[in-house]
Amino acid sequence: MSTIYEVAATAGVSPATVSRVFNGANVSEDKARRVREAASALNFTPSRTAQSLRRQNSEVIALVIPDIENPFFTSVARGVEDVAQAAGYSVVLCNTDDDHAKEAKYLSIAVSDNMAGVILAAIGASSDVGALIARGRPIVAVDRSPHGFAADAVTVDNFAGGRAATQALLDQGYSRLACITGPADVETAQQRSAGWRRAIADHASLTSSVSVDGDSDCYLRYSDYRVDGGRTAMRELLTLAVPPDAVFVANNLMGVGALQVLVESGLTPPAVGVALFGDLPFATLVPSGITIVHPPARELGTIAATLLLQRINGDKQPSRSIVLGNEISTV
Amino acid sequence: MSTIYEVAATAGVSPATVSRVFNGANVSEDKARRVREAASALNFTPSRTAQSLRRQNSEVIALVIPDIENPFFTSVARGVEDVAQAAGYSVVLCNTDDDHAKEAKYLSIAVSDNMAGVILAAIGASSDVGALIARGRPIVAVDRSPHGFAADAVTVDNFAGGRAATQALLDQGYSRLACITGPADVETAQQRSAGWRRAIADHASLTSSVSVDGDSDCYLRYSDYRVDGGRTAMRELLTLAVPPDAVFVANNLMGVGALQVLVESGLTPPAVGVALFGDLPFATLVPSGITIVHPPARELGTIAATLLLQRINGDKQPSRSIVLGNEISTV
DNA sequence: CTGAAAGCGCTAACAC
DNA sequence: GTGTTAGCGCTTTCAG
Repeated sequence: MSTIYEVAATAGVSPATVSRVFNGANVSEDKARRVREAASALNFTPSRTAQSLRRQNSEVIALVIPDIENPFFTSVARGVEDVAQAAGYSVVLCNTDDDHAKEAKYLSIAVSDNMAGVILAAIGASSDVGALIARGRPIVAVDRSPHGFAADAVTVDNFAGGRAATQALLDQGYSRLACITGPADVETAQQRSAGWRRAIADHASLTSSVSVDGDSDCYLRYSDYRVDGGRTAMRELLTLAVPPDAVFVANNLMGVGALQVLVESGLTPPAVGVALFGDLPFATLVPSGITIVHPPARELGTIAATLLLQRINGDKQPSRSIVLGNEISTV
Repeated sequence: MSTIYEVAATAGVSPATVSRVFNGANVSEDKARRVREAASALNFTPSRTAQSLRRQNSEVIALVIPDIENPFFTSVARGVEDVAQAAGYSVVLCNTDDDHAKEAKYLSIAVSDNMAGVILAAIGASSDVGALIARGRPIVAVDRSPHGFAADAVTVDNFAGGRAATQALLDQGYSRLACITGPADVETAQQRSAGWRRAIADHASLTSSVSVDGDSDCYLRYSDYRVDGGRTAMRELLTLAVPPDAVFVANNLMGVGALQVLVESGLTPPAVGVALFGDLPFATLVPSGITIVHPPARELGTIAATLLLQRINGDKQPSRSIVLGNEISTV
C-alpha cells in the first residue's frame, strides 16, 4: 500500500496536506487537485488501522447477540448492518450462545480493538461493560434492556404482544389457554407470559365469571426459547389430565417445536388454538388459523444502529429507551 | 486503557520485556511474573489497533456474502464465526445484496483495514480482488468458485445434488419434470439445472424410450433465487398447456415460493412431485412427500474459515478446491 | 536475557 | 493555507 508520504512526495506537498485533503480541511484548489491525482495514480487508500491508532477509535461496531441462526437476530443483524454500512462503519458479528465467557471475551475485544461502540443483546442480568463505559464507548441494548448500567435501549413491547396474542385466542372462543415461555430469568419471557396472564385475568373479570377454567398457571411452562424446548413443553401440556385447548408460544423457535408436536398429534386449528410471538421468515406453510405477533426485528436493528451512531458522534443526552409495537395477524 | 509503558514502569522492566511476555518470547521467570502482576493490577490489555499497525495485519476476517437473511448464508456465517472465534479472530459481516459496488467497497475496506483475509461468496464473474492479492491477503471462495484469480474454494456438489433430486422424482414415477433454477449467469444455478438435465437424459436412454415427454428444456425456468421469483416461475409452469407433473427447485427461497403457489393451487405431493435444493431451517411444516437436498452450509463455513486461517498462517501450497456432498432426504 | 530506539501510517497542534 | 513535528501503542532489530 502506498502511504501518505509517497502521495505527498509525488504531489510535491507535505503529508499533512494530503491528510487534510482526505479529511475535508481547507487546502488550496491547486494542491488539492495535485494530491488527488497523485493519490489515484498511486492507488492510495488511507490506512484505517493507522487512523484508528491515531484517533483512538475505529469505524467498527460490535453486534453481540446470542445466535445469528435465530431468524429474529438474523433480521436484527441485517438492520444493523444496513445503517452501519451506509455510515461507513463495519460490523463485527459476535455470537455468544448465551455463554457469559464468550460475551465477556467479545466485549473485551471491542475495547482492545478501539471499536466505536457495541450493540448488545445481553445474556443475563450482568454484563462486563465496565471497560467499555470507562473508555466512553457507547452501548445500546437491543431486545433486552440493560441491567446495571445506563444505556440506550430498543426493545419490543413484549407485554402488549403477549396480551394481544392471548386476547385473540380468547376471542376465538378458547378457554383453557396455556403459555410456553422462555427461561424464567429472561426479561422478554417474563413480559410475554405476563401479557398472557393479564389477558386471561381481564377476560375473567370482564365476564364476571370464571369462564377461564382453573388456576391458569398450571398451564404455564418455562422453557428455553429453542425448538426442542417447545416440543417438550407442548408434549407435557398435551398429557395433562385436562389439557389446554389453546396455546400461546412466546418465541419463534419454540413455536416451531410446539407446532411440530401439535401437527404430529393431529391437532391443528381450530381443534386447538395457537398464537405465536415471533416470525418464522420462510415458513410460509404454516397451518392456517394461527395468530402471529410479528416483532419488528429489522427495525430493532436499524434503530439500535442509528442510536449508536448518534452516541458515537457525540450525542450526550440522557439515555433513551424505545419500545416498538408489534404487528399482529391471523393466517 | 493502560499501555505497555505503564506496565513496564510498575513492573520495573522495559516495554520490550512486557511485549515479550505477552508474545511468548523468552523472559526470566521472575520478570515475567512481575509483568503479569503489573498487567493485571493495571487491567492491561494490549491494543489490537497498535498491534495491527505494527504487524501490518489484524486478527479480523471479512465475510462477504449476498445476504445474511438467506438461511443458507446465515449457516455459513455461523460456521465461519465459530472457527474464527476459536482462533481469536473476529469476523466482519458484509452483505453485498448482489451489488458490485457494495462488494467492491467491502473489499477495499478489507485492505485498508489490514484485515487478515476474506471469505467471499462472489457476486459475478469478476471481483475487485486485485488490491487484496497485491498485498498477499488470502481469499477463500465459498459457495461459488473464484473467477479470474486463484484462491482456495469450498463449494457444494451442485451437479450431483440436482441430479439426485431429479432422480428421486423419476423414481417416484413422475415424467414431466420441470426445473426452476437461478440466474443463468450464476454458476450454482447452471450446475444444479445441469444435474436435472442429466438425470432426465440418463433416464431417457436407460429406458430406451422417450418416457420423459417432449423437449425437457421447455420446462426449465431461470429465475432469481428469491421467494417471488419462485412463485412467478411456478405459476408460469402451471399455466402451460401441458403442465409438468413434478418440479425441481434449485434453491431454498424459490422453493418456498413454489411451494406456496402449489399449496394455493391445491397441488401437494403426490399430485405433483417436488424436490428442493436447499434447507428451510425452521420450516418444519412442509407438506410431506418432498425430496430435499441439504447443502452442508455450516460445514462450508467452518471449512472455508479453516482454509483461510491456514493461509493466514503462511500455508503456501497450491490452491485447493473442496467440493462437499449433500445429504438428501424425502420427508 | 534484556533494554534502547526506530518506526508502522496517520493526525493535530503549532508555527510560519 | 501549509509544513514541521510529535506522538497514538506496539514490536522488533540491534547491542550488550
